[in-house]
Amino acid sequence: MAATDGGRTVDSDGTAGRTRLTRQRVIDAAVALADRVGIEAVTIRALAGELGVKPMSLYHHVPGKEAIVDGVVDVVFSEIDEPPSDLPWKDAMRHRCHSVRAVLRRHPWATPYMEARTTPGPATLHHHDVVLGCLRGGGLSLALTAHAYAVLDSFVYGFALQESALTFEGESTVVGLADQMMSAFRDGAYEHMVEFTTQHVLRPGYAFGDSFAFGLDLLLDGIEAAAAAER
Amino acid sequence: MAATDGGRTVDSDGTAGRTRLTRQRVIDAAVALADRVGIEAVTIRALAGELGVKPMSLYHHVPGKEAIVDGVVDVVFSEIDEPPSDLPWKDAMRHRCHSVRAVLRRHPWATPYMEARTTPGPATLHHHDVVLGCLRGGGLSLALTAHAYAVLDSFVYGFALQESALTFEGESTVVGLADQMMSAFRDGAYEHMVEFTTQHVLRPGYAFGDSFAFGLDLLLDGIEAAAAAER
DNA sequence: TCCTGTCTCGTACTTAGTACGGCTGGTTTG
DNA sequence: CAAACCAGCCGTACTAAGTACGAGACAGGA
Repeated sequence: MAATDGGRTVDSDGTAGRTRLTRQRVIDAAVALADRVGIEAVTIRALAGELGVKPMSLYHHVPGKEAIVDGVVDVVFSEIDEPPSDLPWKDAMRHRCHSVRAVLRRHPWATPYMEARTTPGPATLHHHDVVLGCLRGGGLSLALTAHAYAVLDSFVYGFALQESALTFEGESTVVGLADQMMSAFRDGAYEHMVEFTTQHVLRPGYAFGDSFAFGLDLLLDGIEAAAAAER
Repeated sequence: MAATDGGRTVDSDGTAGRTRLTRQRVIDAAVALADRVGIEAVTIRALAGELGVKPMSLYHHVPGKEAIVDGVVDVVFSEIDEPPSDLPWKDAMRHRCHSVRAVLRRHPWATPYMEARTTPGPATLHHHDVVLGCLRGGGLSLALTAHAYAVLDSFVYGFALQESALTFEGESTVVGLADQMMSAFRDGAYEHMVEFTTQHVLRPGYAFGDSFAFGLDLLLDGIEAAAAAER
């Protein structure tokens, strides 16, 4: 990226002055801004300010805010590692699923949008194509490929969603919950939550994220068994 | 619910005239409105109109829109069947997971909010408590209970999220995707997606939802095996 | 009857997305 | 080389939405 100072740069191609706006520059700025201030604070005005430009200028490069979100999601998809083609399908898929989770930890605000968009970009389509190729190349039938992909992505995105909820609030979530539970404690209500929280969650060594590998391997093992059974 | 005509009713208790607004009436109206017009069309003004009242009146019963969403999520949670206490934990959890999915198919707009809220209501807390009790009652350790709950909910919500994306667009999603793929087809790009779509997804008999039971049973079997191993 | 608390509403401020049309500086063309 | 053109940028302003503030209405109790 050219050195930027509120949109005023000296470009590598020698043209001094205001950097030209492009669709990609708008999208990239949106990603950076979302990482910094959260997705709900990414407004057209804030984005324009970030780019050293007035709000309406953005509309010459993107048709509207929806398109920006679509572009942002595609950027996030592009950051996900493809399943390595030199590994067996199971290891390759494990790698790509861990990569999805890593990317979504970097961009927690993106999680709810990943599966909800109806207009996938090129990086998204490419990624899906490679994943399908990985499963098919591993010898899975079309039917089992469909099951495997649906099931793995459900798990990965669902897990990431829960993790983002924890990330956004951090401490306060746990504390807030503890408050509510304690106020109900005298009634003997929520006894299992109390036990669970005090005896496990709040103990050192507990980490929600540890369940990711556990669940992922459960699914991969199950899919592998199903693949073996269909031969 | 008392017979309502834009907020003017003859109550069962005999008081004629405008039905008093209550927090619960606001929340219930929000759920009904969301079911009808989608969550993004649930505005304070629309909700007030629905209740035969002016916008600002709502603020005497709820502190703001966030609280309405919190309440709505709690209503949705209350519709989920608890794991039946007379079944073994595995069957009980299967039942409650299928129930979650059924509820979220009824309220697809709710899916992204279920795990993202940071201020759970009483129905939400109660539900979590019962689920934890089911797993603990089945003899799972605290550590395995944590894994099991995290993993099952990740899968269930992730799956529901994908299903809502399909629900909202229905046909057009598939068609739109097909368009994009076909335009790239001449380049030989997206070959696996093309195969997958034409040879499987568009064939009669394919249903995305079928993968739900597949994945759920994979996870339940895996958890059961882990439970057996820790004895 | 009057007082007080509760509910409702009218008005208006703020933030956000974006339609419309004008300005400008670089590029093309006769 | 000048005139015409045009892409990109911006000023203005409209609409939708959340909500702060304080006044009116009405019921129940003193």
